[in-house]
Amino acid sequence: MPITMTRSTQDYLKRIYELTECGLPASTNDLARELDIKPASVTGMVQKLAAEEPALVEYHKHQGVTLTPTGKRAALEVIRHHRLLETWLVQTLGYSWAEVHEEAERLEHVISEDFERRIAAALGNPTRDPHGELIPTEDLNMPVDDTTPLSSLRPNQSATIQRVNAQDPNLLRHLDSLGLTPGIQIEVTEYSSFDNNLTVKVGQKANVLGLNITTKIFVEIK
Amino acid sequence: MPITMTRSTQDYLKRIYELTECGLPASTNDLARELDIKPASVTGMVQKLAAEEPALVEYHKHQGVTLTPTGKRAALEVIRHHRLLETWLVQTLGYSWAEVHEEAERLEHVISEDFERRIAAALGNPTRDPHGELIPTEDLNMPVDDTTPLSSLRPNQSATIQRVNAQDPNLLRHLDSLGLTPGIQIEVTEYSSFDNNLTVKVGQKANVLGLNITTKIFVEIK
DNA sequence: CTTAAAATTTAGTCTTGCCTAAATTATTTT
DNA sequence: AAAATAATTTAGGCAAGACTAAATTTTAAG
Ligand SMILES: [Mn+2]
Ligand SMILES: [Mn+2]
Ligand SMILES: [Mn+2]
Ligand SMILES: [Mn+2]
Repeated sequence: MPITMTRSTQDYLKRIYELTECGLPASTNDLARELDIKPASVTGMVQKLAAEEPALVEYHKHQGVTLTPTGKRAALEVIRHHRLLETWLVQTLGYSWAEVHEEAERLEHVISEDFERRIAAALGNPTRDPHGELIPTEDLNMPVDDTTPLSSLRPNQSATIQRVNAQDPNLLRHLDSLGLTPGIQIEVTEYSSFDNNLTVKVGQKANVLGLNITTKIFVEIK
Repeated sequence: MPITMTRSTQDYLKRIYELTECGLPASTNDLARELDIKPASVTGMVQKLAAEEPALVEYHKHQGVTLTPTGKRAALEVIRHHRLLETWLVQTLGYSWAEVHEEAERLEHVISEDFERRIAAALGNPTRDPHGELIPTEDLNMPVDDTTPLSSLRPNQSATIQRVNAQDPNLLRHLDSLGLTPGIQIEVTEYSSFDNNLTVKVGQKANVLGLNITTKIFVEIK
């Protein structure tokens, strides 16, 4: 019984990986929302992934789902494809960081391991994608991430933007226009405990950012 | 009723295009062989393509199938993707002409029109792929091909290789090793009417080529 | 502790695209 | 022209993956 790695399977495993990064199992509903598939269908698929030999996920009714080591490796394979592709589309075809996600989302399932190696080599084995997200290594390990959400900073703290965990093109274009991109230095000057807004200085300009933005930007504190 | 353009649909249309280039309808069996799908299944799919609104193919029981203008445009779209991708994989990632076909076969179905435009521009809007095959134009017209099969040449005729109509990696590697690639000058020195072998001089070397090879190489007679 | 709300699962369908086996039609041979 | 062979179509099924509606379980409220 070789494992059937369909597009669908790959998307499930990728989303489960992302949802379980926090350490908790992924719930049926969350998974359904992320995949844009009805919860009832997700239950069915998750049961199948758990019944696979070897199992790709561990599943306990009403308790959510986690990846087995096999499932995790498969997820990291797809994530590596995705992030290498994004990097490559930006570097060689002039895509903007707002546009790459959608294209990579389709390509990630069809490229060969040879293709993966070729673009990785052509790019000089990059460690981060255009959004600053870490790229799983060739032997499928995810480097440790030691960044902090911008939302947890307080006035007088300075930091460097490391990564932006967002795919929405509109949000990404907005951040681009504010200069909030990986590598940029920022300083927090104000904090409002009522709405959790942060005032963030980028170069000369100061911007007031809500939680919707500050929880998606991860920084290294200086 | 918008047309459903699945991978499967695209592969059928592409093969039908290729099989009907000679002017005759494509038979169920030929299509089944090319697609590696059982004839019974092909009949079913062809009936569906004909019932689509607007129809993608014209189909008459036991008489084979041809493309409608709509189906032809869809086929040329896929073929343009395929050939641009091949060109691009060879030029930017160092693929050999023997390796590109398989990768392009999967990518052709998932790239966006934006991606198509970007690689076409990056390559300088090429007119031929690595095998010398003509690339359909952006407005989906196939340039006219005025080449002659090498098999029809006779002793003392000289020609330039224009294109090689083959996907088999082993054959392509073989031709590569003989120096039989697009742009190369050749001269026919001998012909055997018994086995239809041609002796073809490439530079200093002479090679005796059978019909299996000479019908797949297309040349421009000098 | 009981009830209402929310989350999840089960049961039953549907579509796509393929397959096998059997029936039919077309083409060759004799 | 009949028989044999080849090509094609029909009929019936199956697996993947999705959906809706109904049942169940868990969680939150009162
Ligand atoms: Mn995907
Ligand atoms: Mn990314
Ligand atoms: Mn294909
Ligand atoms: Mn080609």
